[in-house]
Amino acid sequence: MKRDQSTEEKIKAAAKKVFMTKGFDGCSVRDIAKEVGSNVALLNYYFRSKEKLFELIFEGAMSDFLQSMIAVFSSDLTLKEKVEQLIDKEFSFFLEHPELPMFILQSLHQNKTDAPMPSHFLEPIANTGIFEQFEKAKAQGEVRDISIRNVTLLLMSNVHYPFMSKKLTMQFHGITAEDFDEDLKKHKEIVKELITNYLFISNPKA
Amino acid sequence: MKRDQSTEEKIKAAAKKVFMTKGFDGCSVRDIAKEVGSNVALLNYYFRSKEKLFELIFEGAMSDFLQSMIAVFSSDLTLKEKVEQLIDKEFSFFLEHPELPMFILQSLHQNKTDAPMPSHFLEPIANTGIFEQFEKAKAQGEVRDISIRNVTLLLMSNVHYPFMSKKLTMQFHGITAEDFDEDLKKHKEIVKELITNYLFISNPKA
DNA sequence: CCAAAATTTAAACAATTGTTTAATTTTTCC
DNA sequence: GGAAAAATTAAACAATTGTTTAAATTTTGG
Repeated sequence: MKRDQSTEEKIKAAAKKVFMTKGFDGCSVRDIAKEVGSNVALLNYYFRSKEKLFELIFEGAMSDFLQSMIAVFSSDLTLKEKVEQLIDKEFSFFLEHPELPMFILQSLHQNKTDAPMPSHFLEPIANTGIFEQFEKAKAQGEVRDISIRNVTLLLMSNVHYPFMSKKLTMQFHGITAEDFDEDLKKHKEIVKELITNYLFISNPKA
Repeated sequence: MKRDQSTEEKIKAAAKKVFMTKGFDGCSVRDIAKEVGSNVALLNYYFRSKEKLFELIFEGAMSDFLQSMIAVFSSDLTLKEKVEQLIDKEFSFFLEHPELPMFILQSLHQNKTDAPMPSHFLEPIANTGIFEQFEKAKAQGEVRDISIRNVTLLLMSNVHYPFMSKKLTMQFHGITAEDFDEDLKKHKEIVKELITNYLFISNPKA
């Protein structure tokens, strides 16, 4: 019989916190149990194993990671507006979840998850029609001749990397975390202008 | 008395390979010993501990990581030429060491090294006079009004991230490693044009 | 050639790992 | 209220962790 749901949720929250900051290999199940204020047997009682628990956390993180895109893409804005909104929304989102890009890329890099990205993550994005909108804009000369894959890489580079590079950048320039956060704000506007200037042709043919 | 140097070097090479791909937490000293074809006691005989060995590998990696900049900066090219050359050189370099950006950022992110970046890494860069060259170009209206820190972040984002995102991008677009490597080549040219277009003002005042 | 030094090895160390067992407590529900 | 179910705990499990010890081997230098 079902009981207070909060224990399972508390474990998930603790696991998310610990996995996100230390990584799968960087923590023990006892670290997570301590964060919960309980013991290790309870973790396996609810989630069977460290790996299973991680899979769960990772899938949730990946979902969050891609979620912010979908809302923007499925609106009925122009392509340029969508790009600008995407950059805005992603920066806002990652300001609240700054560890997410590193967690996702690191976990994938070290094959901490074997499964390919489930289609339920990707289909919603494809279903927004964003790819068709882009191809159309390209055909009409509004947008530079560039593949959607390269556009994606451009956007991800400029949106994800700043949040992954905090420690490196702070050390590199000898600045504080506060300095860096200031830079980040400015950087959002720079990236917006940088990318829209590049992608969108100012005087379209048609 | 000194003897065949190759053992120490073989251990370092093996450690570099294993640490780079699996990370500090993701491997055991026995993984490294197996890669060497020896046993764990030998590792500690030469390097005292896993941590000490890692510090050594990390410092070497950081040195490589920053090295490619210095050669370009200390040449006597124009700023625009330097930026273009930097992007070219970094892409070439990371094509041969694609795991390096992830290794550096990941290690810093998880505080696998406590020491701040030693000045012998940073001083050579400052000594090239690149910062002064940039400020001068800015004052003369050749370059957009943007801080050097934001420029650095732009460059690093667009040069490092592509190599860190291979797995994510492959899964996201459902493409092969060969497809991705093709994209990378195209991406280098895109990044070059993207950044120079943005930074350098086409019709300088002076 | 041979002792001393340096290198390499196998084995053991205590601590920590993920997981399981079995007992105990708490909740559920008639 | 009390038996059944669910939740929680402490303890133990074997395996793996980083490190050390001590013995064996190889190299060095007179």
